[in-house]
Amino acid sequence: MLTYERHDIILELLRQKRTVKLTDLTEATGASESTIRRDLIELEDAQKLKRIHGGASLPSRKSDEPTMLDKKTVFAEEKQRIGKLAASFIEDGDSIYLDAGTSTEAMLPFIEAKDIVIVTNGLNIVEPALQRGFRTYVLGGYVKSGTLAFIGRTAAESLKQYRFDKAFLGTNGVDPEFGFSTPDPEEAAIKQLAIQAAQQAFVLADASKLQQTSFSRFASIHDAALITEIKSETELFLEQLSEHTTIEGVKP
Amino acid sequence: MLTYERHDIILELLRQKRTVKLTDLTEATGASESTIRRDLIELEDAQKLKRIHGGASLPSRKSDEPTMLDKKTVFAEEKQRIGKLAASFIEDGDSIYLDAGTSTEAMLPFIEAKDIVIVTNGLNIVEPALQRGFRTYVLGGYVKSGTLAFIGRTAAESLKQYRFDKAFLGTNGVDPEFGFSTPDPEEAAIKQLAIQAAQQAFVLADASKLQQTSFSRFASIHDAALITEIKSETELFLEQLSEHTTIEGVKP
DNA sequence: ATCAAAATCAATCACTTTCTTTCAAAAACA
DNA sequence: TGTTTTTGAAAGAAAGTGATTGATTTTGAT
Repeated sequence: MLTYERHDIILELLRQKRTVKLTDLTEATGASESTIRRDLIELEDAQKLKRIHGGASLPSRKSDEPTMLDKKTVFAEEKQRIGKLAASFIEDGDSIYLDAGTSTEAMLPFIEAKDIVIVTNGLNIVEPALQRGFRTYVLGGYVKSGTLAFIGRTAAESLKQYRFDKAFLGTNGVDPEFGFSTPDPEEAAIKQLAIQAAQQAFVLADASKLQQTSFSRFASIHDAALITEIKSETELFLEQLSEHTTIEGVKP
Repeated sequence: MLTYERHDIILELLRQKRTVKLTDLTEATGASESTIRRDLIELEDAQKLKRIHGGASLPSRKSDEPTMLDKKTVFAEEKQRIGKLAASFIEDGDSIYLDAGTSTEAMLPFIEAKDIVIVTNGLNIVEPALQRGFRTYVLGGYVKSGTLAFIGRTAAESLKQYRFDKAFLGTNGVDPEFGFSTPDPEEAAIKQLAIQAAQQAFVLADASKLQQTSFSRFASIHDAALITEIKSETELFLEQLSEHTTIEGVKP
C-alpha cells in the first residue's frame, strides 16, 4: 500500500470521528503501529492533525491555548450574522414567536421593527426582550434545566392561545429527508405547535447543524424556511436543499 | 477511551446541567474517580470549568451587575433571615408556590426539603431554583418589566391547574384592616389566586412594609401567616396584629 | 456551637498502555 | 547488484489508569 493512501484513510477517519485511536488506524489500514505512528508524525508536521496520546485528533485552529475561546467567538459571530438576517424579516406590528436557545436570542439586538409582540418559551429570551422594550409573553410549564426552555402540557396549552405572523426556531439537525430535528421530544412538540400557529416559520441553523439528524423531528424541510450561513463546505448541500424549501443565507 | 473523548463528555454534560457530580461523570464515562479527578484538574487549568466539592460547575461568567448587587446588599441580611425562616416551613415532598420578588428568591438557598415542586410567576426565581435542582414550573403570560412577574389572563389560567401545600408571597403593605396589598392590581389578582390554591399561605415582609397600605389588596390579614422580623420599633404593631393572624418572627 | 460520621479529596503506588528509539528485514529503485 | 526507502519488531521510557491511604471538607445530630 502506498503511503499517501494510508494518509487519506487516516484523514478521512479523522473527519468522520474527530478523534481516532491508533488501533482503529492499524485495523483500517492493515499497517503496523510503527508505520501508523510515522504517518501521524508526518501529518502532524503538515498540520493536518494533532497527535494525542492513544491516537490523533483534528488540529486546533490557532495556537493550542485559546481553542475553546476562539471557537466560542467564531461561533458567536456566525450566530450574530444569522440572527441579524433573521431579525430583518420582522416587520412593524408583527406578533412573533421566539424559540428557546442562543440562535434566537441573537436576533434580539437586531430587531428594528416597532410595536411587535414577542411570545417565547425560552427563559433566556425574556430579559433581553424586555430590556429592548418589547411586549413579551411567555409560555408556562415545566422548565427544562439544560436549555431553560418551557415544555410540557402547560406550555402546549398556552401556545394554543396565540397566532403568530412569524415563528423563529432553533434546530439541532437539518436533513433533506428527515427534516428539522432536535434531541428532546418534548421540545420538538412545542416547536411543532409553534410552527402550526405561525403564518411563516423560520429555522435558524449554523453550519454545524447542516447534514445532521437528531432524535425528534419537528418539521419537514418544506414546512419552514431555513436561515443559515453559506460556507464553501456547505454550499453544495444547501443547493440541493433549496429544491425543497426557501433558504436565506448570509456569507461570512 | 481517549482522554479527549472523556473531556468532551464532561464538558457536554456540564453545558447541559451547569453542575455535575463526580459520580455522574464516572458513570457517563466508565472511568474511575481518580481519572475523572485528573481530567477535572486539567480542564480547570484550561479554564473550561470550575472544580467544586463533589464535582464541577461552569466557570463563573461575568461579575453580576453592580446595580442589582448593590440593591440586594442593602436589604440582604434582613431578607436572608426572613427567607431562611420561611424556607424552614417547607417539608419533603411539598408542592409550593413562590411569588415573584426578592423576598421569595431569598428563600431558595435555605430550602433543605427534598423532592419538592416549585411553581412560580417570577422570572427571578427560575434560575436559582433550577440551579438547586428543584422541579420548577412557571406560569405563563405577560411579563411585567419592572418586577419580572408573569401576570394577566394566561397566568391566571395557568394557576388554576395547580394546588399547593404552601404558597409564599411578597407584599408591599401590611395593615390590620386593609390586609396585604401591592401596587399593581394584576399582580394582586395572581397573588389572590395563588393563596386560594394553597392549603397554607405565607406572606413575607420586611419591617419597611409593616403599617403600610398599597393600592390593591390581595388578602385580608387572617388569610395568610406573616413572616417578618421583629424589631423594637415594630414590636407593638406586631403584637396587635397577632390577634388576627399567625406571625412567625425572627429577631435580628 | 461542638463533635462524630460520612463524603470527598490529594497523594502515592503498582500496573497497563502507549510512545520513542533503535535496528534489521523487506520493498522499491536505479 | 548495490543503494535508498519503507516497514515491522523489540526494549526501555513516558504517560495514563485504578486502587489505596490518610487528610480535608461537609453533613447531621446533639
